[in-house]
Amino acid sequence: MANMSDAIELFLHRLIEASEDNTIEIQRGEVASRFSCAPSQINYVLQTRFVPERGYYVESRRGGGGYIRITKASDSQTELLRLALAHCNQPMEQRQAGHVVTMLLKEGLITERESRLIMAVMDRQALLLELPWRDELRCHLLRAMLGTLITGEEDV
Amino acid sequence: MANMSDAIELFLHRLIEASEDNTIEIQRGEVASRFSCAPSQINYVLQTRFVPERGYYVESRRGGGGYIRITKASDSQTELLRLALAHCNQPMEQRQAGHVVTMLLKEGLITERESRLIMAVMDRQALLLELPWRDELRCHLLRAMLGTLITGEEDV
DNA sequence: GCCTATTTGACCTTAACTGACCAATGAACA
DNA sequence: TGTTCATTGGTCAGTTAAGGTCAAATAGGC
Repeated sequence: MANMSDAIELFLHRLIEASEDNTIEIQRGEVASRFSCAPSQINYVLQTRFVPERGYYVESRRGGGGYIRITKASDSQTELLRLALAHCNQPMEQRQAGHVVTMLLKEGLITERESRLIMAVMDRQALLLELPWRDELRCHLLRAMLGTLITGEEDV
Repeated sequence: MANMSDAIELFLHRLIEASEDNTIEIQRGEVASRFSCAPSQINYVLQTRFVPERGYYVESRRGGGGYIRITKASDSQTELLRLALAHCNQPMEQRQAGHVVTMLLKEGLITERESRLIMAVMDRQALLLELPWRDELRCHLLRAMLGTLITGEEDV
């Protein structure tokens, strides 16, 4: 194993592999001490490996009883969303965002309601900001939303 | 159950669920001793979970025969959406937005996926802006999204 | 040697929990 | 009729227990 990050990635992958529902909950400090590394190292691994583009969704909670939850999406639903995410890597106009959302809707990856929810936020009126910040925020928000969708249920 | 607060919340939810009229009366000290915690812990749970944004109303009375009464607003869906919009009248913190979304989810007005979609946009990271503009934008976007949900429903 | 990925540690934010002290209520009693 | 006092619940500051962020240092590959 070349480096620690790869080892931690492998460790987490195996945990997910062994889980019932492709979801695990870990304690950052616990994993860090298992690998004798700084806790922030765990964040680094999560940020570089367990990203939406690869089909992962990460949630966390601070404070007493805090945790980090990692969910892996099934391959079938991931591919198009990955493409969409890859496509949304720079400031976007409302029209471009609309194209992406329409595609996802037609492919059955999102519902009509979900598409309306997304487009409500893509609207130039709703975003309040002026150009060019508006297009940047739009891209940012769309990425955030697509990221959460990547691990949705099958019942879309 | 990771932490005590979640356990107490669950306990109270079940009590309310089992009640006739969505109202329960508890003794603070009694619940505290049941969970072997400080009485003020009960207040903490009430203040962080049973908030108006989530459709709960708490009254209490001190002295002999004192009590804490928790009432859950379980009106029509229209009423709950009205409640939600009423809470989105001014700049909102992420936590407040979270309360509203949690309520809508628990009441079945939105799906799990939709709640994640909304919360992705409520996230302080996603919004890019600094305070106080961030809280203003958050409110604006939440209103926009709730708005599309309302106009999209035939029975609202 | 340069560039990128990795690793670390100092400092920050949030959530949970506790205990000391405060405030209200009502019943016993002078 | 006050007055006292046990019985509740309320408040708040402080502590503990997580996870987050960021920049500097280091290591590895080309």
